[in-house]
Formats: sequence, C-alpha cells, structure tokens
Amino acid sequence: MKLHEAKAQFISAWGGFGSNWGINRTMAQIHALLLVSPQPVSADEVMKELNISRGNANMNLRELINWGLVDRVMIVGERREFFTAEKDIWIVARTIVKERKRRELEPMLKVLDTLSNVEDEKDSTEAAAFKATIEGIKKFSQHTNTSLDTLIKADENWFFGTLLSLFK
Amino acid sequence: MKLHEAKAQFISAWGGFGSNWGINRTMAQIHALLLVSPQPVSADEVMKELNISRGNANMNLRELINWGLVDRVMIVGERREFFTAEKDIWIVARTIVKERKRRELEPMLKVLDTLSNVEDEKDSTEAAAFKATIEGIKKFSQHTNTSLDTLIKADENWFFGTLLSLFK
DNA sequence: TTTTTCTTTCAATATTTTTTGAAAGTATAG
DNA sequence: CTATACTTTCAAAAAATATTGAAAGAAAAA
Repeated sequence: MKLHEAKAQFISAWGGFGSNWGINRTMAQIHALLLVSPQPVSADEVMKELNISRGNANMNLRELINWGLVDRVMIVGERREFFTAEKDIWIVARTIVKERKRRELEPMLKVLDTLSNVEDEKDSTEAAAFKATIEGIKKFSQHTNTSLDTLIKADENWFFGTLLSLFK
Repeated sequence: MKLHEAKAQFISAWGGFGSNWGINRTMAQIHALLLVSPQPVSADEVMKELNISRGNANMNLRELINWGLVDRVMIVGERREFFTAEKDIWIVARTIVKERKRRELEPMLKVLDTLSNVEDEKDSTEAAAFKATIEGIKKFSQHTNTSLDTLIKADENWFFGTLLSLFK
C-alpha cells in the first residue's frame, strides 16, 4: 500500500470511529490528518487535504484546540498559523478521558444526586424501586469517576505494564 | 421532588447522555424509561410516556433488543408484547462494552493491521513517522481490547472491590 | 373464515447537525 | 497610514438523521 493511500484510509477510519462516539466526522478527520502529519499543517492544507471549506476547517480546529488535542504553532518566517496534534496516543487517550469525564460524567453525577431526593409517596413500592435503580447507577458512576481519576494520574508504564498483568 | 418529576428528569438526562455517545436520544430515553419501570411496559405506554409515534417506538425498541439491553416479555392473559430492561447497571455496562468492542474496536484493529503494510518509499522519513504513529495506536488498541475482554469476564465484586483498591 | 388487535415497515416529512462562503475582523508589511 | 495576508464569524444552504403515520403483515379471537 502506498503512503498517501494509507493516510487516506486512516483518516477515513478515524472519522468513522469518531462519529460513532458523538464526535463530528470532520473534526475526527482533521485530528487524524494531524496525527499522521509529522510537520505542522496550515489551515489551507487541511482544507485542501479534506476538501472542506475555510469556515469548517477553522471551526473544527478551534474545537480540537478546546479539547486539548491540537496545538497552534508558529513557524519562524511564516505569517500563517500551523497546527499539530499530540502523537503519543496514551496522552491523547488521557486527554479525551479527562474532558469527557468533566463534560459528561460529572454533570450526570450531579443529576443523580438530586434524584436521590425523591419523596416517598403513599404507594412506596414504585418510589423504592426508582431509588434503588438510581442508587445503583450512582454507585457505579461514582466508582467509574474515581477509577478514571486514578487512570488520568497514572503513567504510561503503569497502563501498559502493570494494568494488563493485574487483569489476567 | 415527586416521583413522576424525578423519572422525567432521569429520562431527559439519560437521553442527553446517550446523544453525547452516538446513541440516538429517543433510544436512550426509552432505555431510561424501562430502567425506572419496575413492571414491563407496552409499546403504547412508551409512545404515550415519551410522546413519540408507534413507528419510532417500535424501531428503537428493536434496536435496544439488538444491543441486548432490552427484552421482550409476554404477560399471561395479555395479547400485547411488553418490554423490560436489565436493571443491574453492572450488567448493562458490560453489555454495552461488549457490543461496542465488537462493533467498533475490533474493526478498527483490522484497519490498523492493514495500514502497517504501507510501503517504504524513497523518502522514508514520512513513511517511518506514519508507521510509528500507527504502531502506537495499534499497540494501545490491542491493549485496550485485551483489558476489556478481561473486564467483560470479570464479576461485579471484582469491579467494585478489587479494581478500585488496585487503582489507589 | 372473517374480524379484531397488535406489530412492522418504509416513503414522506420534519428536525437537527454540519458545511459553506462571503463579510467582518485582525495583524503584519510596506 | 494603506494594502495585503490571513483568521474568524455566522446566516443561509445542504446534508444527515430521526420521526411520523398510514398501509401492509401477522397472529389470535370470534
């Protein structure tokens, strides 16, 4: 397989992967393009490579920067801005976990907390069942939250070394 | 907070949560409704409760059944079908992990494998950098795949007990 | 068999999400 | 300062996705 073909396939696969996970296809494709670009890439190159408009490129690059997955870099002697993505997939994964935890899991925990305060009504069977379900989800979510905190703090060796052996 | 209000909030939150994760809002809401319904629920109740059409209810219930998150149950003396969801959130989580692994992670691993076969070209720097990135992602994905297999086989006590203490 | 009750399907429609492109904004160069 | 090169914004358009509802299908009841 030729290099350019392999890159195209990777970009397409990463895009599809992203859209299964609530990330828009173009954003994931830009991320993929940057992942396989050793040198920083300009907005124009992104536009050309992925056949998208300037506005679209700009918007998704900004969003990737917000996620902490892409950095703006200046190249001496160049007026334009360039972009790079972190190549170490372990750092990438940690960044994503951290952000999703903050944006989604933590708000969910807040909601679950308020739902625990449901009144017991006359027919308490229904309310008790509801509470039990919510408590189960809450316990699970809190546990996941704590585990992810530890994972975020962990280093690569721990993940690639110890964790797997513990799992076996 | 009243029970019906709490249920509505939970359904809404679960729906929002789902749509952040590439699951359509209505499907997640139906799942939420079944999670907080101690008794099996008919298609008509789902339609009424969530204000959706018969076709929509049917389609999303079928999809939830495909995911293994919902079961059709027959009630003696009733002609209609009823639906229930697994209430144990640990089993729910395992089912989702299993399905997503099969539908997404495993196909991605196949793609990564074929991408490793990229030819070295004259200017080998670019190809080498590409290979290194892909290898990193592949190694990470394989590791995740193996870890998830173990997680799927694990039991609740292991998850709630041992895992957390290991993480600390 | 015919009727009734319920389920499934799917083309048409509605809604949501993404993308475009041109105008406005900003900074550097001349 | 003015021109030039580039970036950002956002209303409008396009594309993708979800939803409806009516018709067809299926199974049980009469």
